[in-house]
Amino acid sequence: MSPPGSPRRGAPANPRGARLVDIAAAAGVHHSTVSRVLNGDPAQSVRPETYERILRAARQQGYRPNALARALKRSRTGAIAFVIPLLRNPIWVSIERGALRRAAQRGHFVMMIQEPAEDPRPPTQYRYLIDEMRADGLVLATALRIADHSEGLDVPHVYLNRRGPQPGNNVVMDEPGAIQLFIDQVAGLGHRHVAIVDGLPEVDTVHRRTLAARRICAGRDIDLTIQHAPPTEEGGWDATLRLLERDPRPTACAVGNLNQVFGVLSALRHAGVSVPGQMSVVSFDEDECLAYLDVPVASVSMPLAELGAAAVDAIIARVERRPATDVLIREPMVLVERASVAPAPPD
Amino acid sequence: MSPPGSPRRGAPANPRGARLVDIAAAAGVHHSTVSRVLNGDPAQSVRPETYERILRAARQQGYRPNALARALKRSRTGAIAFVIPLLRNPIWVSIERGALRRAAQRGHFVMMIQEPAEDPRPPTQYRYLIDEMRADGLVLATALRIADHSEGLDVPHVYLNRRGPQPGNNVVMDEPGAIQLFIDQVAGLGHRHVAIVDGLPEVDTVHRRTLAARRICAGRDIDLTIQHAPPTEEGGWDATLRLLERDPRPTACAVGNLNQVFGVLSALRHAGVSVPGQMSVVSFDEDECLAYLDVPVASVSMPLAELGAAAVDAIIARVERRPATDVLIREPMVLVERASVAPAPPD
DNA sequence: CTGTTAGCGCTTTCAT
DNA sequence: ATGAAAGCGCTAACAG
Repeated sequence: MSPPGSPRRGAPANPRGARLVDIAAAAGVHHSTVSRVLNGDPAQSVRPETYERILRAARQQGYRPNALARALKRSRTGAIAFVIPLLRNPIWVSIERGALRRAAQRGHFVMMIQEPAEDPRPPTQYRYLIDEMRADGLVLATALRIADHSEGLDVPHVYLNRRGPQPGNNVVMDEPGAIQLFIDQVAGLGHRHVAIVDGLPEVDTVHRRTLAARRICAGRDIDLTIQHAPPTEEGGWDATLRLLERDPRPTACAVGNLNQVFGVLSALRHAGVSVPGQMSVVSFDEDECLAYLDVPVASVSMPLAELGAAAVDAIIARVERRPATDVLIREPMVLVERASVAPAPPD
Repeated sequence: MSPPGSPRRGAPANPRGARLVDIAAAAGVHHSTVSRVLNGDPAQSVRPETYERILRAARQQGYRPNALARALKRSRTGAIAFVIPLLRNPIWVSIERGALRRAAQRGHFVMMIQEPAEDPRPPTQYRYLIDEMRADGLVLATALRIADHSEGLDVPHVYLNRRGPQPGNNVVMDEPGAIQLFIDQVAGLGHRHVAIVDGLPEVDTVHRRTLAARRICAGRDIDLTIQHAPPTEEGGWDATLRLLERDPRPTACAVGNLNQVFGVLSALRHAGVSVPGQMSVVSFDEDECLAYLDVPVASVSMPLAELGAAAVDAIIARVERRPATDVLIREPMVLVERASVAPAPPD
């Protein structure tokens, strides 16, 4: 009846797409039968002919199940909500890419809930997504410091790249390993006075990195300076100025964040400190732009896509009430060598 | 009954939060009454005492309406889906920020659907979000060229920062104005050979910019070179190398994209072309990092937050079946002056 | 002023 | 092998 070339027009005029009853009518069966067939009910026994008729009708009408109605019935939405800070930092792109791939493989729908930097909220503020049944579980990478929300969350959730108040819901990378990689490299090049410019100490990744750095340097008799600052260009600039006042002055510096890297380089340039001659620089965020800078900047490249994928696996496990366990991403990190690292200058 | 300090425990053991009937039971009324009260039904006339009891019960149980059930009944989800390319380019951060603010003001829920760059889809592929009733409307900023999907979409949607096949659903900025700003400035500084490095010509913003540039330069007797390349560091590098082969060589260059800026600067440096001595450079994406580069790079700062907000207004209008009209963002653009721009060198 | 009722589109148990 | 019926949690028209 419907003109060819207008695939969705066969259905009765529903503002939204065709419903189960529409395709049931078209196939001349009850809608519950259609449901069984379309969901591949294993206990089904349908006459092949009926089966065909149903499938054909569904395809022809471009049927898509109403996710709302299904979720209401099943009390499961099939959606997971990622709560992610809205930042310029490109690491989130890699994390999200990994998460989206994995979620698609596992038949889950991902919605990103971006948190504006000017309005950070404690993780508990996001349980409304579960209460309103917009999602089955939460992947939390909110900006707010863990200390601010130690109350615990009684909905399915995992923390991404940070640790929550209780163990079992945390998916993190091997930050100590990353620090180790950095220190091994510069120590091997003879550096004895080493610095880290990083974000605020309340941020869990920062906390773990600096803790590890202190431990490693203490065991190796390396003089370590740590400067915390906001994760922005300006923060990097300020931290660097403070760094340069130290005596003896560090000769190698790791930077926790791509935005800070720009500030660090700029401050060094203005202070007349040459890179890598007087200061080696390594970024903890890898990004293509680093290779194109004035002095190309080395980095520690972390398994970010794996992190995102693992968070998806973990939250699905939580939603399905499988036992809670922390996850440490074991994929290898890579030191991306570029011109910003050189042997320590002679004293 | 419930111990103090466990606010959500008063409700009967629902895995999800309290339902309307739960708070109806607590208040000793019918759940439809609760619905009316909580939704502030204007035609209501409820005894103040009952009113109070209901509100108290709802607050105490931390009631949140089940968005699914509500949406199913109202055939409206209150959600809008933003389909946004998953890129490192920070302009999306500003756009999303503006969109989120406006949506919150207007009581709408925003979900970001990120499109991985390696898997671009035509806009029509996203109508499933409407069919499945996950959202009421689509804000589309997909990567794919318009030509690939000229079929038209019969669900509520607007295109963000690009134009779709039909008029009426497009929310865009004044790209010709941005180009004008650039050309006015460099022409005023005596530049007669001007270049643009930009993304691929199929991208609508690029198309509009280059068209405007050609028109303006023709009218002013300015020699214009346009180089298209992928919106990456490498793309910027390649385009610049091609640019430098031109004779006479351009002395001012606009760059369409922050990632390309890094490639452009790097290529100029390697070719021994000084900035701004031999080449003035202006970015069409403003970002804080530009101020911290080797040579700080000037930019045209666009009203991105306004763009995001306007898209929210437009899609809500579409969802409410108000007439479709294209939107051109009229907020002023600003030329952010930095050291990368200087008078044209003498011939 | 408040309760009853029907139904949004779907899944699932129970009949037949 | 398939249909009937109940119900997920909510809203809205209609009673009373």
